[in-house]
Amino acid sequence: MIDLRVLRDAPELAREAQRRRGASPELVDQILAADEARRSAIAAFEELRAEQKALGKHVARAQGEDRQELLRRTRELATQVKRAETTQAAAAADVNSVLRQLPNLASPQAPAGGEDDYVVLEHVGSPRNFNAEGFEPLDHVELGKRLQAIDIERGAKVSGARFYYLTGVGALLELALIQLAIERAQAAGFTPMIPPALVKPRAMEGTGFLGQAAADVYHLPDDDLYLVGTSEVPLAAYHSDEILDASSLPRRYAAVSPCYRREAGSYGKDTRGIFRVHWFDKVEMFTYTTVEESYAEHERLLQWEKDWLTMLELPFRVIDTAAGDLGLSAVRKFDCEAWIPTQGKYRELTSTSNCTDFQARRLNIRSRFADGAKHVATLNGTLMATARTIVALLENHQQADGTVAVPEPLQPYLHGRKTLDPVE
RNA sequence: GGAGGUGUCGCCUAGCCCGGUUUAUGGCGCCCGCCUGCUAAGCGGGUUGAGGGUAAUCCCCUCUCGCGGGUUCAAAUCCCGCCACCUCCGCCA
Repeated sequence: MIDLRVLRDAPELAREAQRRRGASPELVDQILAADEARRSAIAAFEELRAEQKALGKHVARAQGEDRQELLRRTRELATQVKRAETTQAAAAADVNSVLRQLPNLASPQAPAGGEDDYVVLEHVGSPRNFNAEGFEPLDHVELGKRLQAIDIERGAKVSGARFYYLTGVGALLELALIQLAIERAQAAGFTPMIPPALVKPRAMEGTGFLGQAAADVYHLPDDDLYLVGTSEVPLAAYHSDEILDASSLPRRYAAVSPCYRREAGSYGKDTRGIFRVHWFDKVEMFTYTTVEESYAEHERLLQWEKDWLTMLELPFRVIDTAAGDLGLSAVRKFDCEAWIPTQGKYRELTSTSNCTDFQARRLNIRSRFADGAKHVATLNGTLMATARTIVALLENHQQADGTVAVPEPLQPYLHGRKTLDPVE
């Protein structure tokens, strides 16, 4: 949610941000008109209410005929006050409903345009040349079968398309990755968390996932609960309606949680394997800080993501996502895309967004500073999303003899195993 | 799932039975000042948040006692619904 005062003071800034996203600048003017109506409704109500309160005090003291006369006046006033209050509440709800549709103001640094208008910031490492090594790389589905690490057929049998079982060494690999990721995060100052994966509408709405992304969210109508697509949701809502001690900022949390995504609208895409699935587990970084500090924190989150992929010896590139591809809450987003040999492409493994005070405004999260209470900034970043990380690891580290090399930092978490071996 | 209890401005707390001088009391903490060899103590003042009038850190007004309704001229206070927590019972990994 954007500060109404910002919109009033600099509407052109907001219109421009909308254009960069390829979204409607007229929405800004709709909001301003609704705000105008709201303010005049408030003024009308408050004037009547003040009069009512003043007369009410006289009633308390008045006697006899004076009292009867006053009561006649106040009774009439009461119906007027009630009506004005209803009008005012409706006007406020109007503003709220249009204001909530407005996404965060895309950063001027974010490239304008849509999904394909990203800017590549850098490459780290380089893809292996399997030809030169004299063998054809297998994809993760085949590797997963040979290692008996991934069972896709039975995933589909039990739960349907885009589900899978991690089995044997595959299950151990996920646990090892989670363990390593959490330890790295803790070393970087993050508090480890295991949050609930089911949340109330407020948390979903507050993080911006019930807007354009609503179709991708699982909902349990009997209980009016949502399955989270990322632990960003319970981590952001964690401090909702709180005033955080300024000296406690930045607060950094790293959560491990399952993530559920309907993948609506991605029907033909990535149907093979476990690259795009309805459920996966993830270690997510989340920071509460000041808006001023958020830009530097965003760079730090990106750096931790890069360090992680580098540690796993995965070749990757970093892109600066275009404004039109930002989530509702974000002003800027960086993705780390790892090289997937059998796809011959870089694919998103991690993503970090700066939401400035957009989510904090919706979730009412503030901090007290010298110049008063202000909304904090929230940022999120993937540290490790299991399914995709496993895809990248298997494919990039496979060897001619059919084994998969385990990156050294991960070995202690796999009982010292240096390779994952095919099961005969 | 059932019964009972609790929910007040950072924390604790008074007020609720019996609606109106409540501008929600007091303490702790915090901030400013005074006093003071230093520290502590003491003294005085300030301290919920949001919104509107305003360009405004002055001032005025409205809202805010878990949330939402209702009754009333008037609701922290009375009534209804909901939520959370606590105690007990039931069920359960």
